[in-house]
Amino acid sequence: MSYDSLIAYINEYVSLTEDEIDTLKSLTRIKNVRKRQFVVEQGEICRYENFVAQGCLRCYHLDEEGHEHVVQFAVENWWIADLQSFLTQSPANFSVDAIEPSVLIQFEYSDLQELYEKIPKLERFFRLIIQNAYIAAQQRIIGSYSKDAGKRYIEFRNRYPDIEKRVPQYMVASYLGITPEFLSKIRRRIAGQDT
Amino acid sequence: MSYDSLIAYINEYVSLTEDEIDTLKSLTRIKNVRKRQFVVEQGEICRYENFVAQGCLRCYHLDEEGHEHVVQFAVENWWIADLQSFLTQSPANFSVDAIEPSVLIQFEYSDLQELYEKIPKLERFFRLIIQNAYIAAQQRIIGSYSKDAGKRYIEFRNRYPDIEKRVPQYMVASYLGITPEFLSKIRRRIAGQDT
DNA sequence: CGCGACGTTGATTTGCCTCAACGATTGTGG
DNA sequence: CCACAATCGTTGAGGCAAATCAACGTCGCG
Repeated sequence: MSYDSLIAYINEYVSLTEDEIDTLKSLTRIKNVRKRQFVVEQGEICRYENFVAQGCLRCYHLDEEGHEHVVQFAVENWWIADLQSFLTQSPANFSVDAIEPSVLIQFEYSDLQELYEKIPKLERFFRLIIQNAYIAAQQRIIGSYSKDAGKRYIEFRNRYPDIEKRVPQYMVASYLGITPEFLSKIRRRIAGQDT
Repeated sequence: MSYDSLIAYINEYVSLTEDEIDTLKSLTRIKNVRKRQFVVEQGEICRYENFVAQGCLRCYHLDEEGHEHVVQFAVENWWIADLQSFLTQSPANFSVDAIEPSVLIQFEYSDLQELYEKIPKLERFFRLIIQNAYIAAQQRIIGSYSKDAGKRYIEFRNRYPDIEKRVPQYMVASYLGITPEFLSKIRRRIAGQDT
């Protein structure tokens, strides 16, 4: 069932006993969301850290001028939340919503603290998860400053071929930090001479 | 001495016994670096996570065209390293060097693992450190996509007034993702009408 | 003193945005 | 099941933010 992928995922980092798996299950829950449904809403408190068992979601920021800026996509085996909001239990700067109908495994804040006590290994596990998220964020910063839109698009394509097919183009544009119109022009240019 | 600020800093998150402090000292070291000296060099493996006891440093990436992109500054009580390289012990994507003569407390990778074993609390501590770094990185991504250079500069100024005075202007420009010439023009514009 | 590093200024160019219009596709209610 | 609206991608004209290039002033320092 839905927990299988999470267990397998965790086992890549730390190994869990049967008892620990039971504890884990008892302190998390499965959540189904439909397309376009909010998982986190900007301005509200982010209650859960979410593991994607199935589906596709996005995390984005709505700025003062009403423009959306996608900061992250997530498909199977990724995590998604507004970490700042979740960790500090303060209002979120980002919204998270589903691009496809999705299945999530949710960790509530207080239950996660309890999990840390009962299964200290998870402390390490989540440190590793956050490390990876941090590293990815650093890469994005560099990319956004040192490469033009065309290069960023090609890189995105190569790195997330699976994601590009699952999300509308205007969200990819938003992720790349450009307008949909301009992405369209980039695509034309690339198609004209391949790759 | 130099450890005082580190101990005080750690104690804000988790409290250490005298014994633990001794262990900590025995598994880290103090390093003095002079102005312009490398702490991490792009292409090499980042051997240490560094706590800044005194001084000012920068972390930057050198792209294929030879342009520098500053991703982070660090002054007293900040951490600086190429985390990706440090954590995976693989070649660094960034260089770190000193803008002022500085005093660092260095954590070597294998010693840090030993510290985790001897003082499990530190596992939590470093998780929190990385969380904060991650959150800051997220904010930078948003800013870089949703604000123009003038706004980013004013924000930088307000957030790090202490840092702006300690680093040359062209590095601030690099941090903001613009050319030194353009930053100069922004400054003129702002000076003309204050704020 | 003279050189090199740093900041400034102006002229020109360019990457990307805005706005507006138009197909294609999807979906929804009658 | 069709009609109409809404959503999404494309295309072109024009505009602006920021880059590039080149020249010059200033300051600290060997």
